[in-house]
Formats: sequence, structure tokens, C-alpha cells
Amino acid sequence: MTASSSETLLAQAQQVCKKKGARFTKVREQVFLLLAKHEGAVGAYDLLAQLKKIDTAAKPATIYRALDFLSKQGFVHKIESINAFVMCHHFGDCDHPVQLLICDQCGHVEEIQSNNFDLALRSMADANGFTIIHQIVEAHGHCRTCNNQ
Amino acid sequence: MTASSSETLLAQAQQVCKKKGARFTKVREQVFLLLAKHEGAVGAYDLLAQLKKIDTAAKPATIYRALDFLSKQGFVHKIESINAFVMCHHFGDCDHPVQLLICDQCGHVEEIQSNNFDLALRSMADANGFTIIHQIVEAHGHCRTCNNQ
DNA sequence: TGGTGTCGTGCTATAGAATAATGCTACACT
DNA sequence: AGTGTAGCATTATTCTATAGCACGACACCA
Repeated sequence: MTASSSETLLAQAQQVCKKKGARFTKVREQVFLLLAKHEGAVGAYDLLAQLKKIDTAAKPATIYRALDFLSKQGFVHKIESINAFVMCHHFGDCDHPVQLLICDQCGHVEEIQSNNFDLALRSMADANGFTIIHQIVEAHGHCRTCNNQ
Repeated sequence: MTASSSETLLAQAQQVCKKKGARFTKVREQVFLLLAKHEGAVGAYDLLAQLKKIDTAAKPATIYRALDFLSKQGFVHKIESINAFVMCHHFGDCDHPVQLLICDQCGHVEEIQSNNFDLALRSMADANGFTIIHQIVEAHGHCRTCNNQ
């Protein structure tokens, strides 16, 4: 993730927030940028360490609140299986359910979208009388690059 | 989960271990039984508290090692999104990928199986040159019972 | 029957992840 | 300027998970 493209992302995010009337405060922007600049997933405390470099007063709650906000806006996703966070590059129209491919070798995270997949899961749930509110789909394995080595 | 059916499960698990030459030790059995008797998901430290009643020397590592073993045998599944563990009732033939429906209201966990679903995920991964080793599919929402209330 | 290696365990400590509770502050709206 | 909501700082604490090391049990083979 280059600096310029993270600036672009930031601008987009600012637009989205403005439209929704959400307050994109300084801390939230800082955390957003840290995530945008970071290739792949980052742990909350890693982020905290980075944030502390520019804001010495930062504490765990600082990070978690920011991440909470960013998640709600759909800017970042939490990866439950590794307790880490990753920037979402499709936001704006980002209510979509998320499916993640996580490379255990290089740490790369690929976000994919499949309505079919979502439908399949929902219909299975339906058959059980179950109503889905939130779904977590995370596949671990080896990415293309690592496969070819 | 009644006592008798957990005994039945235990017997089945013992069979499986014998066949594979895996050592189903006392600690592992105790944890297995605790899980079998527990309806729904349990946290590791909850389990630890229960285990301590029959084995005062038990420590976190005791539980985690046992859970690790039981997971590898396919007897229990970890629910990544809530950091908890749940007994699998299909073992024996339990190499199957797991899909879980987790009721956020009553805590009930339903395990479902769909080869189609698995195939859909794999083909999507394939399209990205990604090889899946392990998959996590967890849907949160409301179960049939809670929906009808 | 004793030697040897592997696997399991006990134990201590510590790392890592997340939230609770409280009171203060900044900002938007009127 | 007044008021309410949302955000924030701070401290402490809870919950989750693993590292590292020494000891013991057991299987296997000679």
C-alpha cells in the first residue's frame, strides 16, 4: 500500500463519513492511515505501538474505539481467527458480507465477494430456521504467490 | 446433553483413538466429558474452573493442551468468533469442513454440513490461485426457537 | 529387563486481546 | 450562550493463550 493510495482511500472515507454524518476524528484518521499503509492484517496492539509514535498518550481503549468505529463504517474488517484487522478496499458500497482468504505463509489477506456464496449460506440457515445477522467466512491456506515457490 | 449420551460419545471417541493409536489420557477424557455434558459452547477458562473441581492442580495449559488434542481428533471445534469450544457430534467421519450457526440470544450452536458449500468456497479460492487448508464458517443470528418467541 | 525416544504433563511466568467504569471534553444544534 | 450527545483519557482489570523447562509415563526394541 503506497502512501498516495492510502491518501486516496482516506479521502474516500472522509466522503463516506460526511455523507452519513459520522465524525471522522483525528484519532480515527490516524488509525485509518496506519491500517491503510499496512499491507495485510495487523493486531490491535501492533497498531497501538505504531499509534504511540505519533500520539504518546494512546492506550488500548483508544485503538479499540477507533477500530470499532472503522468496522461499523465498513472501512476495516476484523479477522476473528487471528485476532487482527485489515483494511477493506471496497467501502462505500460495503455492506456486503465478507469472505477472506488468509495466507498462513506470507500473511496476505485477500477479500472476495460472492453473492452466490452468501445465498448458499442463507438458504442453509433458512432450512434450519436460523436467521443470519452476521457471518464470518475465513479460509486459511496458501496464496498464489506462495504456491508458486 | 444427558450423562448417558456423553458416556456413549466417550466410548465412541475411545474407539476412534484406539484405531488411530492416539493416547486418550485421563486429562483428555475429563475435558472431553466436561464438553460433552455442556450444552452449547464453553470458554477455556470456564472449562478450567470445572476441571479444577476434579483436578485441583489444573492450569490453563492443561486445558489448552487437552483442547488442542481433542480438536486434532475432530472431537471438538473451536468457535473463533467467540473464543469458545463446542463438542462435535459427528466424529469418526469428521474430517468434514465445519459450518456453525451460533444463536446470539440463547447461545445454542448448530453444526451443519454442506459439501456444496465447501465446493463453492474452494472454487472461489481456486479462481484466486489460493489453496485452502482450513476454513472457518460461522454465522451469528437467531435460532428457530428464539425466532419464534 | 533395561535402554531410548517420544509424547504427555506440571508448573511458573508472561504475552496478548479486550472491556469496564468514571469523569472530562469537544462539537453540533438550537 | 446553553444543552445534549458522542467521543475521549485514564486506570484497572478480566479474559484468552502460549512459552519454556523439567519431570514422568509409556511404547518399542534390543
